[in-house]
Amino acid sequence: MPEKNRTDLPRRELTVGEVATRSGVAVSTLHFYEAKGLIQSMRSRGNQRRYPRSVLRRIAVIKIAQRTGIPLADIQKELSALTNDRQLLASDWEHLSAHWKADLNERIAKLTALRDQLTSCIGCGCLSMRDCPLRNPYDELSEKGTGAYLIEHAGEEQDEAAACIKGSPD
Amino acid sequence: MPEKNRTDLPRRELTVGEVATRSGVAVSTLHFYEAKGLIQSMRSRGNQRRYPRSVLRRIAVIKIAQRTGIPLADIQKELSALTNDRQLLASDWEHLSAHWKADLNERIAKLTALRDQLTSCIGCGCLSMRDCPLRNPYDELSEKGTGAYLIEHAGEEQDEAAACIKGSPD
DNA sequence: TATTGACCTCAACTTTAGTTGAGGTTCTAT
DNA sequence: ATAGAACCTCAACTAAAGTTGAGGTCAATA
Repeated sequence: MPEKNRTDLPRRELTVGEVATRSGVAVSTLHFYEAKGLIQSMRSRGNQRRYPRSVLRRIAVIKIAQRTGIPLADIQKELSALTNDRQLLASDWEHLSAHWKADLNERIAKLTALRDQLTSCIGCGCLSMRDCPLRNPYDELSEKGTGAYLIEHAGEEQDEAAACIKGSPD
Repeated sequence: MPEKNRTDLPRRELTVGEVATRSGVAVSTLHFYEAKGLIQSMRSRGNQRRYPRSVLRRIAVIKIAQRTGIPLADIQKELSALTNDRQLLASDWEHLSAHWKADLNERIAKLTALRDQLTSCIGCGCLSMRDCPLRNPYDELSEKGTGAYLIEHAGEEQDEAAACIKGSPD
């Protein structure tokens, strides 16, 4: 097994494979993150990636941010201030995590509001464009995801999509 | 303006453009939904799409489901039982919305748990693979998104990514 | 030293949810 | 009858977050 005990000094730099198994992300993902500027590497004479151990924490932070729903591009922006293999300090973490927590709270609030609307609309089902709180969400624009921008923001042209299900069938 | 008053019978079938403005989705999206089997259309002699008004409710339901985070493919599956232009009944809506609400609740619960972990970890920042609740989430596999399956589920190989930020710098 | 696992780059492919455009047809009001 | 808006199909493109594969190099161990 060529993998174990490669000049086993206590704290060497890590190879990409070591980082992969230790952080739980694929090697290809590490390449990808590097291409996106989320992590950096030094190179050995033979052009192989070498990482300081601090990269493990950086990856941990990236994965947590991702779990909260932050896109990689945004994570990159926030992390880019913390250049290169600079150790992430407690203050960095505090700053980032507080920010992401606020973000997460917002997302939770939105989903909760939606859930509550859903609850009150289950028994109704009118889905009226004019009257149903499930339609015409106030945050329609802010909730947009990939490529989901309003094309023909028809606004007032939108009519009552359907009368109440229990009422006049459409 | 050729668009207004085209043989303005009270409840004709709708053209794709009419459906677009009335439902607030782009014509191209309607084509796309049709290709994906989410909606159907009849055709005029000249091969143009014609929709029963009930399609408006169907689209409303699709958009609500999307807001809760259900992928289109899943929406399609659930909607496919409700064939063609069959009117969505109150019972259908009740069934679907209850299901989606449960789904939404689950997502909210997950995010809330994450938020709470984040809260308790902001002051700590250890991010220890062994000890930090933010690492090794129990639902790691269930939370997977596009292509995010565990490649080398390294389990016990994963080591302590980093000691506590406040403690020994890595 | 030779083998072999680990590594390298670069390009192409995947999925989701659509959008954009080219080239051509239909509809309907004038 | 005709202009022009609206419609048609099909292919290609976008974005995010990666994965996969081909073809070639490095490095550590037997």
